[in-house]
Amino acid sequence: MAKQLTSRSENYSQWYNDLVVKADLAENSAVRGSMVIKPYGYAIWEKMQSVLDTMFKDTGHQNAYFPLFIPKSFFSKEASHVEGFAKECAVVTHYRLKTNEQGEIVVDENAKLEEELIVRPTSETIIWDTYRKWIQSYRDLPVLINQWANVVRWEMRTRLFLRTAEFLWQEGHTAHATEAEALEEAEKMVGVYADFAERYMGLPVLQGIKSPNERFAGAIETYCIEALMQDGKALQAGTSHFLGQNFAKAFDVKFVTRENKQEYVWATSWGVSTRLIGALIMAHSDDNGLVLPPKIAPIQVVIIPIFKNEEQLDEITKTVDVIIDELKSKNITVKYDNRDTQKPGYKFAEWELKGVPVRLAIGPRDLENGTVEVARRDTLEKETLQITNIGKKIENLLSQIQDNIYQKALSFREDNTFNVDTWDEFTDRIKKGGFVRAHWDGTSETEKLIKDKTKATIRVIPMDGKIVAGKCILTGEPSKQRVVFAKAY
RNA sequence: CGGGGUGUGGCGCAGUUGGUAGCGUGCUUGACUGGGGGUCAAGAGGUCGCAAGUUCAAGUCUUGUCACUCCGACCA
Repeated sequence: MAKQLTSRSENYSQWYNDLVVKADLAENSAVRGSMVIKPYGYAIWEKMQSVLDTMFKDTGHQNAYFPLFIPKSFFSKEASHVEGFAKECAVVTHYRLKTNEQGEIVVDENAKLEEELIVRPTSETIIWDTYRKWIQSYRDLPVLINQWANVVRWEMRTRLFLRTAEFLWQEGHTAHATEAEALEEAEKMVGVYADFAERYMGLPVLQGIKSPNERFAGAIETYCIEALMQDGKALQAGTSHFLGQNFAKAFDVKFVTRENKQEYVWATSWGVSTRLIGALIMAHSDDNGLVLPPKIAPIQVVIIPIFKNEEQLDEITKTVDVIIDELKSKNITVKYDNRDTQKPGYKFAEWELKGVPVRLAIGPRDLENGTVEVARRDTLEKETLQITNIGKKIENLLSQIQDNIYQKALSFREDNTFNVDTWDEFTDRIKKGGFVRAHWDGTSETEKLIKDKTKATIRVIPMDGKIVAGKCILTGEPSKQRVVFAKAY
C-alpha cells in the first residue's frame, strides 16, 4: 500500500529515511541540513534524556547552561581544537536587519559585531573560560557539570538523526585536581554510556579508546562506545574525552593545592546526541517499521478496541479501563487508541510502524471469553490471553522483549565480527561489512593508508579482553593487540 | 569545492512535435463496513521555483537566477 516501507535488502539507506519519516520521528526542515523532530521522535529523546539525566546525577553531576554564542577568540586558544572545528562553524557577524530602498530586508552593515560570535559546535572553550572564575583552590574541585543543549556543526552532507547541522545533545565538562581522577572520570562516563546503551537501548556496544586519528580535537585520549548497525556499518554512539591540561592551559585555569602550589586543572568532556535515535533505529528495526526496546519506548502498550458501534465501544472501554489501571500501577505506559476515525487494521499497521512493543486488541469476542489478543512487536507473534492478572503478564512480556531485542542485536554483532590476519582477507571482509579485528602497527600513517585503500577506520581499540600481540595486516610490523576496523557512519 | 539530478494541488509523480494541466495518495462529506493499511459515490484543492526573452500561444523553447537533492573529499 501507500505506506509501505522500502525494504532493507532493497535499499538500506532509503529504508532508514522512509522509516524516520513514516514513523513520524522527524522530517527535513526548510533549513538545509536541519531537521524538525516531531512529537513521537522527541518523546524518544525525552525518554533517553530522563534516564541519562538520572544516571549523571547518580554519578554526582549537576546540570547548568552556558551560552549558545562563543567569541571567536576563544576558539583560537586551543590549537588542535580550532583545527578540528574551524571548517564547520556557523558565524554570527551582525546583530541587526534593516529595510533597504527596494523594501527588502537586508543585513544592516552598520551593525557589524566588533568580534564575531561562533555558534557553539561544542562548549569546551566557553566553559573553560568560565571555570577560570570558578576555580581557585583544590577545595573548589572537582567541578562536575553537564549541560543539555543544541549545537551546530555545518556538515556538508546530512542525514536525519545521524548527522544534522544542528543537533541536540548533552555535554559533560568536568574539572579535577589530579590526572588520575580525570582519567577515572572519563572512563567512568564511557561506562555509563555503555550501560545505558546495553540496558536501556538494547544496543550491545564495544568499549575502548580511539586511535590518534579518530581522537577528539583537543583530547589526550578519547574513549568511545561503538555499535554495529544491521547493514554492517559501525556507528559511534558516545564519546568521553580525557583532555589533560590542554584547556586549563589555554584558558589559564589554575588551582592552589594543599601544599600551596599553583597547578593546572585536569579536564574531561563527554557527550551523546540525538544520533542515538539513529542507532536505535538502525540496530533493531525491520521492514515493518520501528522496533523499540520497552525501556525507551514512549508508549509501551497500545490497546486497540474492535467495535462496530458506540455501545460496543462503551462495553469494551469498561474492561479496558480496568486493564489500563492495572498496567499503570506497574508503571507501564499505555495508550488506548479508541479513535473512531481509523479502522483497526489501520491502527495495527500504524503502531507497528511506530514500534510500540506490545499491542492488545480487544473486541466483542474477547469480552465474551474474558480474553485479550496480545501481539509483540519484536517477533510479531500473537496469542490470546486471559485478562486475569494481565498486568503481571504484560510486565513479564515487556522484560522478555527488552531482553530479546538485546540478544538479537548481540548475536548479530557476534555473527558479524571477524578476526583476520592477512591483507587480502581484510579487504574482502571489510567490503562485506561488520567489525573486523586485525593487527595494526600503531602508526597514524598506516591507519590513514588503510582508510584510503578500504574506507575502513579503526573504530575502537578495545580496553578489555586478552591482549595478544601480532603483526600488522598492512605493513607486517609488530602490533601490540588487535583493533576493531569497520566502515563507519 | 568538484561531478550529476530535480523544482507542476499537502505528499509522490506524469505531461508527446509549444495549443490553456492530469494521475496516485492524502483531504472533506455521505452510505455501507469494522478481528491486519476497506468499498462506493460526490466534492475541495495548482500564479507549473523565480525573472526576463522568443511566439498569435510557453509547464514545454532560450537566457539568467534561486533553492533543494544525490555521488565524492570532511564529520558526533
